[in-house]
Amino acid sequence: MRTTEYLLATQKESPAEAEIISHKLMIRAGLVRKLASGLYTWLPSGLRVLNKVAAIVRDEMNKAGAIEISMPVVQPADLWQESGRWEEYGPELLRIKDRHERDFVLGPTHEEVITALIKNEVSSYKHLPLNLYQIQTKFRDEVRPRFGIMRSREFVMKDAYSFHLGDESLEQTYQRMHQAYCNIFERIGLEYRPVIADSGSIGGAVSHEFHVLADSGEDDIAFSDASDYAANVELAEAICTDARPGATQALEKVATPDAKTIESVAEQLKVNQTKCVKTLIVKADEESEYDFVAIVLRGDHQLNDIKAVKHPLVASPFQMADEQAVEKTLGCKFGSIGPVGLDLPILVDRSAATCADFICGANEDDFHYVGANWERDVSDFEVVDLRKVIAGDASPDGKGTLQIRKGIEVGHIFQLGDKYSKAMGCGVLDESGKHQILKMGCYGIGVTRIVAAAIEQNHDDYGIKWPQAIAPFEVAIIPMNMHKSHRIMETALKLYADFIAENVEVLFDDRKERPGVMFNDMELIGIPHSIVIGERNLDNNQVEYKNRLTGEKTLINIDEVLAFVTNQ
RNA sequence: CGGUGAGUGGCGCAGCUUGGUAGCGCACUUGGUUUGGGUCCAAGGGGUCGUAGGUUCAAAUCCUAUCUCACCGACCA
Repeated sequence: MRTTEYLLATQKESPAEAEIISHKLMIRAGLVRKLASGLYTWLPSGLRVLNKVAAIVRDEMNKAGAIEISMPVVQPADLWQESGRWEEYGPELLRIKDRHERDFVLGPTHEEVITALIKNEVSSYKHLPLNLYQIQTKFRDEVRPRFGIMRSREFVMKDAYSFHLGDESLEQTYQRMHQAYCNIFERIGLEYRPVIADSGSIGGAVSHEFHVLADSGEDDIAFSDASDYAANVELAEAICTDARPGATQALEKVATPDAKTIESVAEQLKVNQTKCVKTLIVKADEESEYDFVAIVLRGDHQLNDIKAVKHPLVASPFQMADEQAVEKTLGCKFGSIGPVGLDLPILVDRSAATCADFICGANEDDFHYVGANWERDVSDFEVVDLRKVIAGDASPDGKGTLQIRKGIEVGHIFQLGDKYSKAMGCGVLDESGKHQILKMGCYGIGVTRIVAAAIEQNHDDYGIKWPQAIAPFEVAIIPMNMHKSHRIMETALKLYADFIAENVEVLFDDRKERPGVMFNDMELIGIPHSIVIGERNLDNNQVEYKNRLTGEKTLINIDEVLAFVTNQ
């Protein structure tokens, strides 16, 4: 490809709204352009990358025994009514009407369509298991599209759905997909982690997310420094094996004027925050006889509301209590609440439960207790895992300690069970001629998101540093002053022809531009290899090779260029 | 949905308080200059000032409504 016949579309400045580096670079490098909120046009360079990612995904899916199909973007509403998601899904599901006033949706995912398909097409256990996938555009009407392609409304996703007669078969395919996903991210060349995930509202027992590690990620991932254990922080178990020391102090009420936070309490009493516990009041489940539930955490720990909401006493969805309502019931403000003498169900985090001689609110404004102890001063409470894990915690699998990194979710696999197949009556006849509802798995990869995630993980001050496997071009030819020098033009044209003949994806910068402009553009776009042709080196029958990833520069003989680059 | 802010040429912005010829940088076109890291000089082209209504002799500027977008939060997986 010649730059003069191409839509390079690089820019010096990025739009003001671009927040994260991948968004800025995707605009500047001419990969995408925004059409409207959350909607992007893919320019030639961007599409090349996207297609490469898709090709790797497709290849690994095929190898793992999945079969490609393509389903419609527009889906009839009655399928969604059948599965119950017409009501469940909420405003993220874009609903449209056709000319006959019939309801349709723009597909955010395809469980309904595929389940309806299999229900009609497969009627015998002999045809199972089956794993079908597509790489296709999805639409989710996100509340707040942001970070460019990272969270857009329209995006490309690979979604696979597997069907099984029993859990064992489902488990096998699930493991196979897990491995295929690892292969995909290895091949693309990204630092990633499969993490144990919350299966959320979709239900089902087992679920893993695949995260690309990058500081701009929206999720916190906890992983062991000594084993394969990795989990979303929302889910990572906080274990606490410490035994609680015996009480040595008497309970004593002290004045703590205006101390409304753990920091100020710790400061006023000149103790470490770990000596304090904090008591949070949350709304109780409607079935409960209480309005509120008290949650006690060690002073330096944070509540994990995903864990809390799983407790039967806690209202779902999770809601913090209103301070005025609490003051009315308990007679003091948030900052002075404590478990001692508290007439509410008390859930104590495992770590807080091992505190002795601790400090807590006295349920009286501007007063705290010191020397409080479980059992002796608070008799009725339940110990639960409630806090967010922090770096340095012991790994739940008993090996090593946890580290926390930010991750970008690029894949998610679920064992769905029979949620959709049951709702839609999708089953087959088994060996004994009995109708059986199928088990399903579903496996998603955000293809467009991978492009952004790859940039988040691979860039420098000059621009994108594509992993070789997904770079828009493999090599750039950068001639110096070609339009004034016959020798240079001849060399450039010859190299260009050689690369094309060898099927090397080459971008030949034949613009009448200054060298600096070309260097900057090629580095911005992130082409892994460059060949710089200049008069100086041509005298020795040489050109300069530059590696975008390592920054390495070497002089090589013209005759060896092709072999040199293809060997890299 | 709540809070905050912004809509002026393709991109980034000034002008608005105090109404009076729409401006700057980048990009683009032409000529010259320069040529191993975003040269310099000169001359050009391009804008219903988000939209609608109002006030006024006169509105980018003041008033009202409305739309869109962004950021923070909530929500969502």
